Amino acid sequence: MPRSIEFQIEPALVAAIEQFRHNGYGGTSIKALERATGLSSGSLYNSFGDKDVIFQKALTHYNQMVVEGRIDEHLRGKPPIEGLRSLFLSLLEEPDGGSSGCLLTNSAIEFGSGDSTASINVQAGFQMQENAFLAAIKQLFPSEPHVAQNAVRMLALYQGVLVLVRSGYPVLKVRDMINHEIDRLEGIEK
Amino acid sequence: MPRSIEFQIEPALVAAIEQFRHNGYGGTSIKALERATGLSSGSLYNSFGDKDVIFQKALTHYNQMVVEGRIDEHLRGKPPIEGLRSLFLSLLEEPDGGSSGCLLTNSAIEFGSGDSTASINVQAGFQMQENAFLAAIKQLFPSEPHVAQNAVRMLALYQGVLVLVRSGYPVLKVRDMINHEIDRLEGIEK
DNA sequence: TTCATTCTAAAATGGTTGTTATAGAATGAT
DNA sequence: ATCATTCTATAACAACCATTTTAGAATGAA
Repeated sequence: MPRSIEFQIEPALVAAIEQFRHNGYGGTSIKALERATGLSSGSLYNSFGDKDVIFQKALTHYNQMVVEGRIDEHLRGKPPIEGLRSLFLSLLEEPDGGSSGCLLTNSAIEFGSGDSTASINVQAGFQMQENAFLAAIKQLFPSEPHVAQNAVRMLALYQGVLVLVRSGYPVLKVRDMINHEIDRLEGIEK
Repeated sequence: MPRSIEFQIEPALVAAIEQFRHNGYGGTSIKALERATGLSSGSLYNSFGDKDVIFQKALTHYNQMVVEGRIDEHLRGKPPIEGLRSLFLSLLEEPDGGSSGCLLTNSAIEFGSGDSTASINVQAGFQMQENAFLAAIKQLFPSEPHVAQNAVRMLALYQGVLVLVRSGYPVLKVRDMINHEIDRLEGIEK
């Protein structure tokens, strides 16, 4: 029987995600991944694959854990208005104070619309977010005829907030905007 | 007297902008800039400076010509509703069919909120856009108390559209969303 | 022990990077 | 013609890149 694996896959993947989120795919070297994960390049190549594979696994894991997890946390089984509010506001809280932004948004910009594996993952992430907004709006306005357009609008607003946050735009102004936007949504509902 | 400069600065800058827009700063090599501009690296270093300087000049020129130019074209001296509509819709038309996105948006993501010269230029560009939205909203709703929040909302929506376009998200859905959003604005105005 | 496997560390590979230096031809004014 | 300058082309540079290979130590079951 072989020697058993010592390190944990998941923590290494999370560390890789942090690196890619902060420096992008092109800006992250294997050496940086060694430092971030605590693994040697040999282990990285053995248990993940080359840099591309590492990145795709990281992005996929990010979609499942962070993107979908965030939606579940704020929207699943909660009143849609306050769910949407806390969902949008949660984008403003980055634990370390820095602004690494969202790996999904950052990858959308870095890879563009090429036929790469990355853009497929990006489209999947966007689709998850759009579906979540679609469900929330349907629940909020059962008789609204323009559900689709509203969902796309929220998706664009969501991604725009992530761009502003990443760029260092004042969080205070974004927070005010979000609260005002949700208040307006609440007003229409009433 | 020295030999006079043969090439034109501006076309070279425009070619560099196209490169940076499509491949980012990190993804653009000096060799790529030589090909794009038709200049040798010697000429590039002599008349512009190193890669950083080339990029800053490109981004500054992009802010003046494209970002500010687009605002002027659609918003200056025109009815604000249709101005905003054509401004947003103009983001969907990329001449070559590809989707290089916006150099401002792409740079915001690539450089983040560091204290680099790039992020200063990015903030300046965002400020120009926010001011333009501010003016349009003031003109549209002279008695609206939440002008600032509305301007930030439009800025976020604008940047979000640019993310979606860059990622290859269906242009048709974005167009529908924009038209619906402007129609709604028109409804409030009446 | 034996042996397949999993790790680390180091070296080597072949390529690309940004930048500087060099040499030579072209230009334009004195 | 002289001379400073502006171009092109090429070479050199040191640094870094992703990846493969090597060697050696650790592990765990047969």
